[in-house]
Amino acid sequence: MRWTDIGDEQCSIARTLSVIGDRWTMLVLREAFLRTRRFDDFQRRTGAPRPLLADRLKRLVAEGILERQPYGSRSDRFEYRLTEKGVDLYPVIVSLLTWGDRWMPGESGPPIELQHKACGRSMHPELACPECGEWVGARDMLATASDR
Amino acid sequence: MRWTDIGDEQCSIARTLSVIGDRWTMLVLREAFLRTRRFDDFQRRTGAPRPLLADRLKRLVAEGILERQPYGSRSDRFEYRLTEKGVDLYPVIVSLLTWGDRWMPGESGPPIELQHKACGRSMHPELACPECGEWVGARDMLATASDR
DNA sequence: TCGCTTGCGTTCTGAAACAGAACTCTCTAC
DNA sequence: GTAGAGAGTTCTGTTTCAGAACGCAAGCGA
Repeated sequence: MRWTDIGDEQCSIARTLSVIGDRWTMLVLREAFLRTRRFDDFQRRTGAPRPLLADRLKRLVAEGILERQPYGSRSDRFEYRLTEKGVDLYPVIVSLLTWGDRWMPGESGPPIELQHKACGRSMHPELACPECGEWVGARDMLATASDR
Repeated sequence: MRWTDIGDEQCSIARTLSVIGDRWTMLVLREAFLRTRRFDDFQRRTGAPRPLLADRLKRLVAEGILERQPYGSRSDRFEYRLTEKGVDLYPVIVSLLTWGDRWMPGESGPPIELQHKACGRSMHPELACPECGEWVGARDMLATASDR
């Protein structure tokens, strides 16, 4: 069984995890959202072993989450940028951050701060219903799996 | 280096991943939100090997994300339920589901459906700013890491 | 009473993935 | 011509994993 073969393939959560459900991949995405773009910067900031980083970047590019683009004047230098598909992973990363800040706070306060450009406030985004606009938590929702 | 030692410990995202950043753990949480409570049901529905499932449940209990409670008349039967800390992981699981439904749709439509109890509509929750109420995406936010 | 089943794990073994250091290769700058 | 930066690849011992088998206690039916 491969690393990326997880669960039943029927579930969107399992399919998502088959692409990004790895500790280093998640940290790479964190860095991508913090505007890191180059191999060595990803390596230094995530602490991932170089062979694993190379593999994870390759996978993310293959999945269309990152784009590998030449930069500068040399033909053998590339940078990695989030695609639209990648940018759309924002809620996943933010949710991890929010939960960590709440339940596993570090000693010196949160090292990543989020500010809403429109209103200028620092905050953690929360989930709301796009239909009626109300805030929603787990208890406000009814989840139904079709296979049981 | 241990499985749960990831990154620098300085980052809330890394700390969160050190607890739940594992493919099987995430699937266990998915099931917990779908009201699965017993060992064999977790095993059957996630497909996780039994030894790994035992280990992951143990960790989640140790971290206070699940509670292990006796049920029925026998003293050696336990069920696993989300604590408040566990319930608060809802945005993480929902975000994975939402992204998967959008970018990696299955053939027969989404097998997990979310319905908002209050308004009755089926939808995927989205992120909004708790201060001003506006919807937010990655581009509406400014993320600053204090260490760079 | 004797087997059968259910539920919840643990043990065991070969296979896969990982960690960390070292190495390669190509340009550029001095 | 040599030093250094950038982007990976190779190599090797360690850890984790997958999957099947086993253990064990209680209830159940004949």
